[in-house]
Amino acid sequence: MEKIYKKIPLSRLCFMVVKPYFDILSDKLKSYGIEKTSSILVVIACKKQCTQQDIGTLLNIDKVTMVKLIDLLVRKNYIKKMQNPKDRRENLIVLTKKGREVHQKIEQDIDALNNNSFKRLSKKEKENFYQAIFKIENNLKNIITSQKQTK
Amino acid sequence: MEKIYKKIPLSRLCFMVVKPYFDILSDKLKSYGIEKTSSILVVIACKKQCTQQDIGTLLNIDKVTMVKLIDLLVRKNYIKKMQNPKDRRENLIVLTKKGREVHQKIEQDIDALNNNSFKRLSKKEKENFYQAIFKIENNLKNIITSQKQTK
DNA sequence: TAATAATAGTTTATTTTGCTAACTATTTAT
DNA sequence: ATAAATAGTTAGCAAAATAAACTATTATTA
Repeated sequence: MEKIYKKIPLSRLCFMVVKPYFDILSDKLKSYGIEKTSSILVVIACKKQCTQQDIGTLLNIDKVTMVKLIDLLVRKNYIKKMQNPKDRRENLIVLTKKGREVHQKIEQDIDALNNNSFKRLSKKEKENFYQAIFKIENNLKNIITSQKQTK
Repeated sequence: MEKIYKKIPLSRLCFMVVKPYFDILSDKLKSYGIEKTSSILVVIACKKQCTQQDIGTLLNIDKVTMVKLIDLLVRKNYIKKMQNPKDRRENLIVLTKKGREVHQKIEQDIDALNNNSFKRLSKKEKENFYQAIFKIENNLKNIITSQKQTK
């Protein structure tokens, strides 16, 4: 069984974590209406102040999609956009009071589900997993970069 | 930076591997027209004989989607469907000659990209990563199962 | 054994996404 | 001063996921 998994694309293997995790989390968060945007809310909360581009770069979300997701959060009154006076092309995204409250709650939900996902993994194994993801992500970025250069 | 990643949903984190990997592989495989179906082809090749349901269960793909993907591979003349005489509801899926040839080639492409993805990871780290994925996948399945029971 | 459940696969339709291209406004580079 | 680049936006299309209803067949059970 596991031998098959080593032969299939890594994308498909990882997707087998992505899909069920997303379904479970969506169910937990549906009362907030932020199934698709919880990651964005977390980033905004962590960074205090950031542009749509910053978030998109960090989460690997293109700017067109970002507009829609940000608008959704604005409509929910969880965030607000403020033009950056130092570069008026940019919107600085900040949490509203309501946004901070919701973030507190969903952070706990996410943390709980992350912990449940890592059940039966030691601290070391968990750490190794994260490091592996970062390294793989980086290797793939390098491949894409080198492909663009040859074109 | 990495601290943020531990706060965002694991689904989003893993998706940051899924997306670039899929893009790179799609580019490699586009001449075969099997960007979306390479995993299925690998499973069929590994299992020799299997039903659409078997493949769907293994790869976590629902049966409606399976019909479309299988049809695509049939149209490409990479596989054929044969009614199982022992249970005539089932289609046994087998590779055609052309399918076997294509599988040989894409298996190499996938293997090469997998290896490139694991660059700078030791054998042990790579093994740990796979085990982690399996465990996480299993934990999530258990959560979904227990949720269904309470409903 | 007749009626009922369940299963494998299919079709259709609806909704949701993801991407592309073209655009404004603004800033940076030459 | 002009051109190029960047942040964000809009519109529209094509691909995708999802759900519901269906056929054919097999398994269950009363």
